[in-house]
Amino acid sequence: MPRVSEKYKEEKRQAILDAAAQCFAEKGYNETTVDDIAKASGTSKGSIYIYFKSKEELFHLLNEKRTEKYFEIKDQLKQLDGATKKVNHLFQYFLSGKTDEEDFNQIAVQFEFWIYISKGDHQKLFDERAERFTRFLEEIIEEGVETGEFREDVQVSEFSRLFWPLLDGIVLHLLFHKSEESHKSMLQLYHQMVLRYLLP
Amino acid sequence: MPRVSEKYKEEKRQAILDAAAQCFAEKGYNETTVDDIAKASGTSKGSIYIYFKSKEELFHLLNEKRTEKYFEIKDQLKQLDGATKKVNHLFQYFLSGKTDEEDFNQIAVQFEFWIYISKGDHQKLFDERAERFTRFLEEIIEEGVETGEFREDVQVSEFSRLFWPLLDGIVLHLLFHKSEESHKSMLQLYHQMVLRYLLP
Amino acid sequence: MPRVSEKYKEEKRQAILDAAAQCFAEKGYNETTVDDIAKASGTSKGSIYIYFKSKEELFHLLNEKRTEKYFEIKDQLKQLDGATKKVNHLFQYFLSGKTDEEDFNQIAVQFEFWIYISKGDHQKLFDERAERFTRFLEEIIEEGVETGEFREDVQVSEFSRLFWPLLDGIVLHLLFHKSEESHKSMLQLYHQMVLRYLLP
Amino acid sequence: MPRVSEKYKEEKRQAILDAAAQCFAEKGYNETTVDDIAKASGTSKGSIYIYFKSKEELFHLLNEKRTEKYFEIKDQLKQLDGATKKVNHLFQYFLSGKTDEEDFNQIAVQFEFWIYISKGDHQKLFDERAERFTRFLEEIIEEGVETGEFREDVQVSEFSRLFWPLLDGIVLHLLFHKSEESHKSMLQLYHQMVLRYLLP
DNA sequence: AATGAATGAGGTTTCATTCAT
DNA sequence: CATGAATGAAACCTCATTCAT
Repeated sequence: MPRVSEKYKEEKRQAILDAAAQCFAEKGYNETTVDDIAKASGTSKGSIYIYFKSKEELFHLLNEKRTEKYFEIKDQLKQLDGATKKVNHLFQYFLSGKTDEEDFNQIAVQFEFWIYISKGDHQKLFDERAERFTRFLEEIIEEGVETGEFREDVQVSEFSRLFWPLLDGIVLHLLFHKSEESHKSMLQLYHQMVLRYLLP
Repeated sequence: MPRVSEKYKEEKRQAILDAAAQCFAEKGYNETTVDDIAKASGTSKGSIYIYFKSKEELFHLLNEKRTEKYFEIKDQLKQLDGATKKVNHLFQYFLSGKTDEEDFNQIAVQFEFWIYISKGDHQKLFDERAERFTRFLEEIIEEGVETGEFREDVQVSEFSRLFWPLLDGIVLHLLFHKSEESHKSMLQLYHQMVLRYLLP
Repeated sequence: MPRVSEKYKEEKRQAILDAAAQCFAEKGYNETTVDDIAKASGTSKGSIYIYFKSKEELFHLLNEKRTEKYFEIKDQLKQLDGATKKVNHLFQYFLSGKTDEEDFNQIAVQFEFWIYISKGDHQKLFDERAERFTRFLEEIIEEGVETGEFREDVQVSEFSRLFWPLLDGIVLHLLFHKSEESHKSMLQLYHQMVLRYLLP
Repeated sequence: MPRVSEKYKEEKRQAILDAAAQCFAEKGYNETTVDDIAKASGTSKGSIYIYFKSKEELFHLLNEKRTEKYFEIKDQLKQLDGATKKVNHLFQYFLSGKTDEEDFNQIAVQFEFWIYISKGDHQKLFDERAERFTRFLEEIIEEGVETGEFREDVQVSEFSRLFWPLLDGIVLHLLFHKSEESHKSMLQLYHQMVLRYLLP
């Protein structure tokens, strides 16, 4: 089907990506064959290689997408005033969103991807991502300290850096135990701990 | 009458396990071949199948070992009196221990294993492990609340359940960023947050 | 009534052939993909199949073209009188011509083609070609013997048959070593050997 | 069949090499699949990769073997005295030997190999081989000139360099036309031309 | 006539496991 | 018990050809 519209191509690309995410989440990266992805996306093996360079590229792209998704919230936060409100909204966001299957798949794929590339020298990739997330939070915490909403002795930088790994721990737990309920309860308690650390 | 002594066999088993841990940590489970393990352990591919059923069994056993190691500390804690002291000692333990390479390898392997078995119905495995860890901490927190060391409104059960995933998050971070220093700094701040949550 | 002129079509055909020759020469027949040819000729994969039946057909046609080119010289020789002069002119032709890249490419493709079809029953193709070349030279040598320019004991038929393989050997050498200088020096010495064999 | 004797392994290696030569000669390098070689040698595809790194390595090794074979004659020549005798013996050798199928296969494979590697920068490989062959002949021709057997004006170096390409041309012809008779007749005439060039 | 996405057979290579020695 | 050659299924990826647009 040549001379096909840009839209068609974009849809096909997306269909393959979705299928890949699904497969990776279900069977893991290594256990997933390109044939699996082809079948799941309703195309042929060959077509996948028209749209993507390799199975690994699919893995990479899926991870990038996931990371970008995290930053969607940044814009929402800008409109709020008050650091506490922002932190609260952040947790609200975490608590509300994770219901759909697709999101769940993305988490699984993301962690597997990290483990996957933790071998080999992809240090930079990790560090950049961490830095981005840290700065994102730092702005909020700094604001809170300056306005006096938060305690003066908050270790702004250290805390901003710690925040995300702790969150990752909770998400990892979700991946393993697959209990939505337990996950939300954990987020709430984590929220409480964070506030108790920040608020005077 | 066996040709070789029990002791010899046990040592060989251990050598293979160690080699497997090393290889898995370095290259990942999938990238590691049985040949790699054979070479690293100084035996032959065939011998590995005398001592172990499959490559996957090695993976399973390695993970169990790692879990056991965590509970070594339990005995140490019993001798201390005071819940705060125990919590402090726990963090002391985390801060002191993780220096050797072998330990580091085990962490890498463990996370990969979890991701690996998060597909398929190994729910029970995870849940049992979580339960065990939770109970371990619950005893300490409960004690603290009862003696009045900790605040009355501490959510004992929820906190005990949350504690480990958060710790896992920090360890996962270590796996990716490989900075001992950053790791320790995170542990210290986490320690502080925990105390601020628990102490009146 | 055709949509495009004959001339346009002929030019397009030629462009594809040229591109194919270029690609085959650079990467070899097997390593060249139809996509390569499409890109090099500035058309699409699909178009190539409008003008040619298959990738293999391009290979065949290219070889035929090369053979034809060899016979261009025949007309030039007719105008000369004296067998020695003709032989000398032949060598002059070889010595002068092979400078352009395209010619070089054609040689490479030609040899690869021969090897390629030396499997399978294309005996006839070879034999016909050889016969044609042999006869071409035979006429000259015969003339020389008859006029007394050449020795009487020259084995006309055998020599005419041998002449071309020897020349092929030199050209093959050029293909491998790619030294224009060495190639010319060889041609000159071969010329000398030929004359010493033919002249009294 | 482990702990297998060195002899067994050597035989197996050789069997695979022979099978590969056979297949390459029959169908060409590209048309030959590893499965073909496996079947022809009576093993499995996997086994081939125990003994050889890749299909291409088989190709390389086969070519090296062929080159070595050429130099077997060197020792025979040493025992003869007189440059003319040596040259004659050389041609005797060419005329006598090429009867068996295996030899024929080797020729086919060798030419295909050369074409194959003429793309890519394997210049050195060619040059080294040419140098070796040239020097081999140079010694003989030099001797002849010094003893006065050969003409004084023989261009020793140029001739020695030219000799082999011309021979290659004849062998190439054999590959295409597969006529033993025609091949021998060509060798004889070439012999004559060589002598007429060398002898006073 | 022109395009280039689609196809799927087929290529090379890897590797967990077995088993004869 | 120890070995490592043998196996063959299966993985990823390529590409000549077709055909809907």
